Parts: sequence; structure tokens; C-alpha cells
Amino acid sequence: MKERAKQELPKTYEPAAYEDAVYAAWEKSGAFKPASDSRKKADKERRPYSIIMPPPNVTDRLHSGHAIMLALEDALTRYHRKRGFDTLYLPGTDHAAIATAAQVDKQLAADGKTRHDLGRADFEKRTLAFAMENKKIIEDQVRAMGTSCDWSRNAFTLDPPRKAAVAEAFKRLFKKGLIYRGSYMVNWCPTCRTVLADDEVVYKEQEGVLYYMKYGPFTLGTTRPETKVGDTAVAVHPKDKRYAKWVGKEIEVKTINGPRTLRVLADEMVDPEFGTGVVKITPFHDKNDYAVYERRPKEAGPPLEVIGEDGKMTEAAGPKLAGLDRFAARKKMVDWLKHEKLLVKKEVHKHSVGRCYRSDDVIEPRISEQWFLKVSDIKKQAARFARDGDLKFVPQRFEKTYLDWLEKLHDWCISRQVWFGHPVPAYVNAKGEVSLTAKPGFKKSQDTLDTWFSSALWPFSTMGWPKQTAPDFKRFFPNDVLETGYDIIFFWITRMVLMTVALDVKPGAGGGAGKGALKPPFHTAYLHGLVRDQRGRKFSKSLGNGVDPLEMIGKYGADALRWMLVTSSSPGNDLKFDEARLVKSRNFANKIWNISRFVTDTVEGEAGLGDLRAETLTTFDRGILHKLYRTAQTVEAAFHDPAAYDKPGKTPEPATPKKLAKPYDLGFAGNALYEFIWSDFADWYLEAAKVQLRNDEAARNTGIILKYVLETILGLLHPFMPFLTEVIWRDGLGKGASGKGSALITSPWPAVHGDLDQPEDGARFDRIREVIETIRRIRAEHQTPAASFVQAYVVTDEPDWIAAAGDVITKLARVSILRVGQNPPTGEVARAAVGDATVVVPLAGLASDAAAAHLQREVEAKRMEIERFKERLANEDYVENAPEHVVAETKAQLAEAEAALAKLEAS
RNA sequence: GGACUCAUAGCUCAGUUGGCUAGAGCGCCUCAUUGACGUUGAGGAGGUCGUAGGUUCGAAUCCUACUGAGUCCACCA
Repeated sequence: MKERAKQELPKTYEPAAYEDAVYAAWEKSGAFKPASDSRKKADKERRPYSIIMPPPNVTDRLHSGHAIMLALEDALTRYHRKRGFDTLYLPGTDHAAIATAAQVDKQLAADGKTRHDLGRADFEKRTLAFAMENKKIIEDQVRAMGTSCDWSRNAFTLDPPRKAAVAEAFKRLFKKGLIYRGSYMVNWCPTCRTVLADDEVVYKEQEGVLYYMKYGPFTLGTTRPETKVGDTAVAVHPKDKRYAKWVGKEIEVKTINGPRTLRVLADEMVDPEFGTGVVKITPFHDKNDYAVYERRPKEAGPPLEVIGEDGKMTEAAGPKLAGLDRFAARKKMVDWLKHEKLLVKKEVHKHSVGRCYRSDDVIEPRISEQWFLKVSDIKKQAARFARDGDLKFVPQRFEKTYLDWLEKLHDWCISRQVWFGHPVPAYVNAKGEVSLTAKPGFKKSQDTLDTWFSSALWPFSTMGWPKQTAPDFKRFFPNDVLETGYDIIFFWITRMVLMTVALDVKPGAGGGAGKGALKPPFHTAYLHGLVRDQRGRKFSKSLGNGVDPLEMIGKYGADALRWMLVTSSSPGNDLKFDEARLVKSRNFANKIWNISRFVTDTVEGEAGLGDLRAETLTTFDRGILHKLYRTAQTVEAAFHDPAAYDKPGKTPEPATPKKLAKPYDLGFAGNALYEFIWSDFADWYLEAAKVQLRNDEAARNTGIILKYVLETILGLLHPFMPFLTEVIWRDGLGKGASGKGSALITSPWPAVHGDLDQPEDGARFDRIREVIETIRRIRAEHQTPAASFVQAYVVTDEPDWIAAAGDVITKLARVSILRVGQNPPTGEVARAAVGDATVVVPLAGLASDAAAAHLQREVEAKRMEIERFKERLANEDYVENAPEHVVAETKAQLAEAEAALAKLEAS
């Protein structure tokens, strides 16, 4: 009798009809929250598992890169939740200070305005409103993906708890002497009117012009003639004989503002091979020149500011240039040089130009008063984590990227002149002295913090830090896995580790093995590849090639999108977005849907595996159970990270997977599931089951197995396709919300008993499958009408278990009379080898022209096979060096092939 | 300049510690079919694994060089 709660499933799976309601039900039931929120003792004892969501920027809606991130993280989360961990997946968004402000700048520019027209307070207000709008859209998208994150802990990098954490972090770091303020050469974006960190500058190769000009007694090449008015010296290489006599002397130079006197100095920085070997020194506006000035302040200084923060020439540049944009000034200067006959020649010069990663404007290096984080000490510890294995990278090669970057890292400029973000919580007086509290003579800093400063605190600022006693901090820090794209290793991953070290954030009570000792904020950094378009290009707004996940979800369903993204990628490798694969994923969802329809329509009752009658199990029954076992082990292996088991606490079902997949290779696991479900289960077992269900002896077992396998695959598949599996669990099987038991999301991970690991059963299943395939092939080759029947004979030494599957073979291969044994018919027959058995199909009445040719081909193939094995075994080196089991295997193969050949030739 | 990744069927990609005749999906060809599913089923064609060397009994897999595609970092007066 059918369960009352069970519903008839429609013929096709329509994701849109279920997804929103299922998500709402999950959320309402509290399934997304950590079990320990329940206050039950057993739940408190569970081992914690935590992932924080890399907070998407509130500059825009999500794109497919976010979709793969959510799909992978949610899969990990759902697995561990079902495994019995106390699981927290913490969502959030990032205010993305400079990027968001840039968006609003753009909006203003469209109205011909700038932020200065609005004023700081209004600009901030408007930007926050813009941010909040996007935040809402993003959160809806995250929901649409089926992400099982705990919204009650939703965080935003600019909300009050995070503000408090940022301010506290700044103060502590300042007190420790790790944050300092000073005047240094920085990257300045004239459009954003702010300083940028080194890695926010994107270098692009482009063709420029190298202008050769007469310069006093010299000729020198420069790409920036407009800075001539800011020159404070001329430099040559100390060993350059050509210019040796000038070193230390003063020269007179003609400028647009009249003659100037400059000193000639010698410095190693000059490359005698480049240009003419003479360099003009502009310390305020060039990094290298500034370095020369630092080494020789008396000779090369003082720096002269001729380009202002707005990219326009300053008063100091002289009345002819002042107020002009730097590029207009360049043109004017070149015209002047021509006019004065000082321009010797122009040369096309390929060089890379630094541009702002947000505005794309050309970066203007300049000296500026900024805040810095000293990294020389903390970066050593950050590197040690990776070397000691406390911080693992998946794939491992990114460890090198991480270490290389740390090694080259200079002090991090953490201040920005952006009007949106965390204020620098400090006061500065006229002398440049700093106070953390308001004092007479001290003014509040107008700077804001680099947006990555707050992101760097994310693993613990989301957990209640700086309160080390906060329950979440104690329980869930350090996090387990930090999953993100490999493109932000530098921006983010390293900075989280650096901040953890700088602030000495030690694990709380949940730290397990790491308790008391300083640990990285997560034990594993899992890097996924970038999603690209079909031409291999990165998705970008300017190219307009982006794919909106919501649109894809609407068309194919969230499960299909998730499945496509997870199964067509492997860790660290890029993937091309291919809509055809999405179609295939949708079809797979529909396949599972229909498997469920078949099973739930046919099978009644609540009997489980324990009710099987072992003595009447068929080859197919045993085989599918073995294959299910293998598949479950593969899926578990992909999810199994031993590091997640270091913490104290219990998991109800300890994982003991065999090493059938590499940890975090979810794509591999997914493909194994796909293969099992579609091929083994749907194409073969279900077809066999249709026969077995009509057989009184086998029917009961078959029903039990159908249902058991279905239930198990729903569990295995749940991390990948949460909606579909939950709907079938509820509507098809009558469990969960509308029936008895719990929803699939929180019900235990399917336990597949080790007793099912019977490789021999799997092999027999495959053998019978091959027999059927062989008969089908023979039929096709002889143009047997599909509706007709053939006779078939299987020559084998082990007739029993093949004969036992006789009714399935006859049905699936359309065989009228099947015989198994030792005396095959002779005459006009087709023969083919299947392992050490032979399939013989009499051709009487069939188109038999091909019979002889067919047999000939079979025999030839066998002979060549035998030849290969013989050659290998004749090779003494092989026999001596190869492992014994490999040699034994070859011998067995040879014997089998020879037996098969003998049978083929027998008649 | 330094580092990394990729190159396997027409296309998109798997291929685990080196070990059977290198796999899948899509596409293509032939066929089937009204009771789970046409978002389906059966059968088939299609690959000198980028090139050249090397290590090994054995290489798509390890090493070296080269070619091509891409990425990151550094630097460029």
C-alpha cells in the first residue's frame, strides 16, 4: 500500500515549481543553522565544521564565478551536515569600498557631477543605499542557488559588529607597532583620488613613445616629458665612461619656465644600455627616482610636486602648464621641445603602464602620507603555516604561489582616500603624530581603510571576535575550508592569514588539536578555477559576455546549474561555460526524477535490506549493490578531509572511505555518481528489474533493492542537487515534511554497509551485461529486425549464474531460446568472445552473408590479443621487474584469451 | 626577466600511485519505441594523447628541450 503522503509525480521535473518553496521550508525548519544552536547535549557534542562564504562585493549582482563558489561550498556543507557534523556555513557580503564608490562615481558622472558636488556625507549615504540594493539582490541569488547557509548569522563587512572588529584590530595593530604612518611613494589613481595597494595596480603592455631630448649637454630619452619641470637631478651609471667627467658637476637645462641648474649624479639604478644612458630624476613622480632620492637625498632632492592629486599640473609646474591635465601637458611640452629644437627624435616604445584595477586610469606614482601595515615579521609566520602543513592548498601547486607572494610582499598600504568604508580610527596632529583618542590639536583622520583590511578579518570578525569568549568564535574558529577562486589568493587569502598572525588570533575551545597554539584561520584553502566564456575569455562587464545565474536557474533549475559547474570542473582549473552541458545536467535531473517515478510507482511496502532473502538474490541484485557500495565510497572519498576530523567532538557515523577519489575532487565523485545512476542503475538494473518483478521468487528482493538504491542515491546526490533530491524524498518516497522522518537535508548520510563490497558480484553483473551487448551487436551486424527474436547459446564453464540471469538476457536481447552449456550449435552461426565464454547466435533465417567475415574478425582480434600477451611474457625484463600480481594478471589474461579462441574455433 | 597552467575524438572535458584494447557527454551515422523518462533506449563510426628526445620491462601519465595557447608576479627612464 502506498503511503498517504506520497504524491504522484508529474512526468517531467519542473524545478521552478518546487525550488522556492523547498528553500523556504528548509530555512524555516532551522536546517541551515548549526545543530549546536538547539542546546541539546548530543548536538553540542558534535564535531564542528565551518565554512565562511567569501563575501561577494555589493557592487553588482552575482555572476557565474560566484555560482561555482556557492555550489562547491554548499556541497561541502551539505555533506558534512548529513555526516553529523555541527555545521556552519556563514553568509555575508563585502562593502568593497573603492569598487562600490567607483560605481556611484560613474552614476554621478552620467549626470555630469562628481562626488565633490554632493559632499562627503551625502555621497556616503548614496553609496550605502546603492550597496544595500545590491546586497538584497545578491542574497536572493544566493538563496536561488539553494545555498544552505545560516542567514541568522548573515554578515556584512560594514555592519556594526564588523565595524567594531575593524576599529579594534586597527587599534591593537597600532599599539603593537605594526601599523605606522608616513610619507612614501605610493600608487595614486587620479580618477578615484586615492592611493592603491601594489596589487591593485594592473600593468598593461602598450605602445608608448620614447622622446629623446637635448638636456643641457646630454641627450636623454623619456616617456614622460611633462615631468621635466619636476626634475631635481640627472643621473648616469657610475661606471659609464662616457659621462664620468660630468658626475658631481652642475649643468644648466633649458625648460619651459626658463633655465634651471641641476646636479649630475651617479647611481647603479641607471642602465647604460637603455636609451642614451642618461636619466632625468623626478623623485616626486617616479618610483625609481624616489629610490635614488632616498639613497642620495642631498644630491637628488628635494622632490618637487608638479602633478596634483587630480592628475593636473600644479602651480609648481609653472604658469604655462599649471592646471593642464598631465596628458595635455605632455603634448604642450612636446610642442615646446619641437619649437625650441630640443626634440632629437621619437621612438616607438613598448612598455607596460600601471592602471587602476577599478577605474583603468593611468596610475600616477607620487609621494603621499599614508598608513601602512608592517609585514616583515608576520609574513614569516604566515609562510611557516604552509611549510608546516597547518595550511594546505588544493590543488597543492598554489602553495608555491602563496609562498612566492609572501616573500616579495612589501608593507601593505592600508589607507585610502575613498569616501566609503571603514574610517581610520585615529587622530593626527600638524606634526604628523598619531593618537588613538581625541586630543586637543589632533584631527580625526579623513582616510578610510583598504577594503581588504576588513575582508582580512572575515574568518573571525564573523564569529564574534574580538570577544574571544563569543560562542561562535570558541566553536567555529579556525574555520575548516576557505573556498574561493585562485585569482584572489593575493588579495584575500594571504591577508586573512597575515591578520590572524598580526592580531594573534588563537583558536578558542573548538580549536581541537590546535587549541592554545596559533593556527591559520582555516586548515585548507580550496581554489576553484575561473569560469570563462566559450572563447576562453574571462567574464567581464565590459565584454558583456557574462552569464546571469538567475537566468540559467530559471531555464534549467538550480540543481542543473550546480551540477554542471561542479562536475565540469576540477580544482584550480578554469572551465568554459557551456550551455550544452547545462542541458545535459537538466536531462540528468529529469532522469533521476523518472527513475524515482518508476521505483515509487512499482514498489510498495517498507521492507529494507535486512528483509532480503539472500538465497534468491540474482546476479543483478548482487551486482548493483556492489556498484552502489563503490559509488558511495567514491563520493565519500571526495568529501573526506582528515583535517576536518582533528577537532574534538563526535560524528555519528565516522567516515572510513576507501581512497577512490582525491579529497575535494567533487567533479570526479559527481561523474562516478552519474555513471552509476544513469548507466548501472537506470539502463541495466531497472531493465533487469522489470523482468525480475514479474518473477515471484525475485520480485520481493528486487523491490527492496530498487527502493534501497533510490534512497541511497538521493542521499549521495543531495550535496550536488539539493532541490531535486529533497522533492523526491518528500513527494516520491513520502518522507520528510509531508510524511514521517526528517527532511533529506538533515537526515543522516546513507550508510552503505561494507558487506556490500563484493567485487565478484560486480564482475558477474558486468559479464552478463556484456553477453547481452554482444547478442545485440550480432543482431545489429546481421540486420535483424528489431521486433524479431534470435536464438542464442552461451558456451561457458560456469553455466549456473549465467543461466540464472536467463530471463533477463532473453528479454533485453530479444532472444527466443537461450541455452547455456558446453555444446553449441554448429553450422551458420555468429560467434563472439565474452571473457572466457563465447556467445553463439545461429544465423538460420537471418541475413547471413556476414557470418564468415564476422567470425574471421573475431578470431583475428583474439589472435592479436594472444600475441600481445605472449610477447609481454616472453620479455624476461618484464617478468623479472614487473610486480608479481601484474605478471600473474597477464598470464591469466593469456589463458582466458586462449580458451576463448579455442571455443571460437571449435566449430 | 621569474613562475605557473594547459595542449587527449569535430566540440567540451575525464583519465587517481606509470600497468589490460585511452574513456564520457554533446555532435555525427543506423535503428527502436505508445506504461519511468524523446529532457528516452539500442548499435556504430571517430584519437600517431602538441613535437622531438630521455628514464623504464612498460609512458597520455615521470624527466629534458622545443612549439602553441593562457595566467600570475616583477620591471621598463
